[in-house]
Amino acid sequence: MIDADSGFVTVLSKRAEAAGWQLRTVAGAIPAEELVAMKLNALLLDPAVLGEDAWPYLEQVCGMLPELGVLVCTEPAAVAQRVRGLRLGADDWIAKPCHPEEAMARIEAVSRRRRRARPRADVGPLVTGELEIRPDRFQAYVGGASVDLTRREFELLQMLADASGQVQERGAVYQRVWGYSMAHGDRSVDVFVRKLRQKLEKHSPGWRYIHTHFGIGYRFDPEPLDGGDAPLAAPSSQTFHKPVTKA
Amino acid sequence: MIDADSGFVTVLSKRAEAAGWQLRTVAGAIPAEELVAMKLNALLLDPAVLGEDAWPYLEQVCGMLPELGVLVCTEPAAVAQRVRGLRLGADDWIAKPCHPEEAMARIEAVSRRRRRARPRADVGPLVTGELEIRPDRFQAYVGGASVDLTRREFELLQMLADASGQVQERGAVYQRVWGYSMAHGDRSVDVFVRKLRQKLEKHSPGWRYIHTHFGIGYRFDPEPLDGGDAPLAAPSSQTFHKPVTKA
DNA sequence: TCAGGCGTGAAGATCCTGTGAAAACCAGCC
DNA sequence: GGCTGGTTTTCACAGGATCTTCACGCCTGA
Repeated sequence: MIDADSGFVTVLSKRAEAAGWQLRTVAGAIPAEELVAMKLNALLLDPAVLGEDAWPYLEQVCGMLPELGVLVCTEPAAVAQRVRGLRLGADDWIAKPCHPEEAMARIEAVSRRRRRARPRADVGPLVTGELEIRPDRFQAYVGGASVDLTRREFELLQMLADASGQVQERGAVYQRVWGYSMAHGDRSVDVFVRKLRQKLEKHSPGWRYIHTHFGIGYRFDPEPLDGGDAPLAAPSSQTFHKPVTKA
Repeated sequence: MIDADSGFVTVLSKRAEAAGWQLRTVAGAIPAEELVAMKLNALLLDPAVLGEDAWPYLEQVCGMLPELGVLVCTEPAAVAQRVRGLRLGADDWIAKPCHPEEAMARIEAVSRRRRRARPRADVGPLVTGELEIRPDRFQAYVGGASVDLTRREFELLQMLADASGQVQERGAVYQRVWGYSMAHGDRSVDVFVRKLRQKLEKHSPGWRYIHTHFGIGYRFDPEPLDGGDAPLAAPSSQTFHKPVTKA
């Protein structure tokens, strides 16, 4: 929440916390890079606190974080202003004074689709090929042995495996793993795919997990290499979530 | 657009059409099943025209079409009403009277978010002739075997198949697949049609998929070649979307 | 029959990906 | 603060895959 109106801020904070939301309030601009690191659901912004810089800031934030829900909440403004804000990428424009309950409902509405679109079955380990991906440990295992992935490597693997069987475009991969839009010419995804492949092959030779789609991106789809073993009849191998069990 | 306020409807319709949008206006409820078939981006609804049934209708529509952007646009209502509507699944709540430009900007904002939420699970595979076109893999298959199309080839095929049965002019094809206008004398489309035909014939001989219309363009329309097999009675073969099923 | 549209094959330009390695960054520790 | 080991980002290059362009000849429709 970027706002300087202390009355509104305190009221809304109180309600939001009561509802179990996590929020942070500041009275100035936050560099877009920091916003990325915060992994927010939504951003409530009063352009008044940024003055002149509000428009470019809004545009920059919406451009870099297309997944972030952005709501502008400010003193009543002309139609042209509101339209401009919305066209720049804002998801909603609320006029103050505004009932906190409505603000919350609108924040929810903006965040809703995103959450519904990806109902992360977070906790359950994912077993696929010889791999076992355990989100609870930020690590993957082959036959009980850790594959020793770094954080980014793991997140990349998890993201690809979540969309098992589907080709993921580079931009989309970057968007989800790194959190913001990929700059033109960035090769990070390729480099990490290589690292992943190396580690996976080292621990699980005899399987291919990540396939390249030229000009598009990558697809996670475990396939046994026919090195003597009879290949499976099914074209695409089994991938399933273990039931979540509590110790 | 479900609304009975003729003034608002005509003004907004005019603007929307000027902007190249397609829209349909009715003054009563449309069964949710029909809404599904209409493949809308967004729905603008004035609950006033539905009276008592507005709330359950809103809930039903939002429940059945989680991908549809829903905006409520009605006479000023109490905060409780607005909050209720938003919590029921509406994406935005606009108070009349409302500037048509703002309404359009808000519809855009909602559609934008909707497109972002689900970039790829958009369309199920398309089955036609012996072909299965799978957008999730950027690839086409015949009897489970990949036709091994490149990106452009696939996009061309998809574009033609989407307009199955209709003749597409070269310029239009180029515009949609390449993304910009075709320069005079450019033969790219022809070349790619040839490549496509080669690959399709190799994997699915006995069928013709792409037909040439001299001086105009191409038409996608799968036909079995009568090479001994009895030709189908129907002049145009079946083309349908598989239901989207998750393993 | 004729002019222009279309199919074809192939060469060259262009773009994309895999790869190795250096540089930048970071967190914990002395 | 300065170091150290590990991680991430950036860079340049080489080999391929893909796309574009061109010239030639057959075909279409008038």
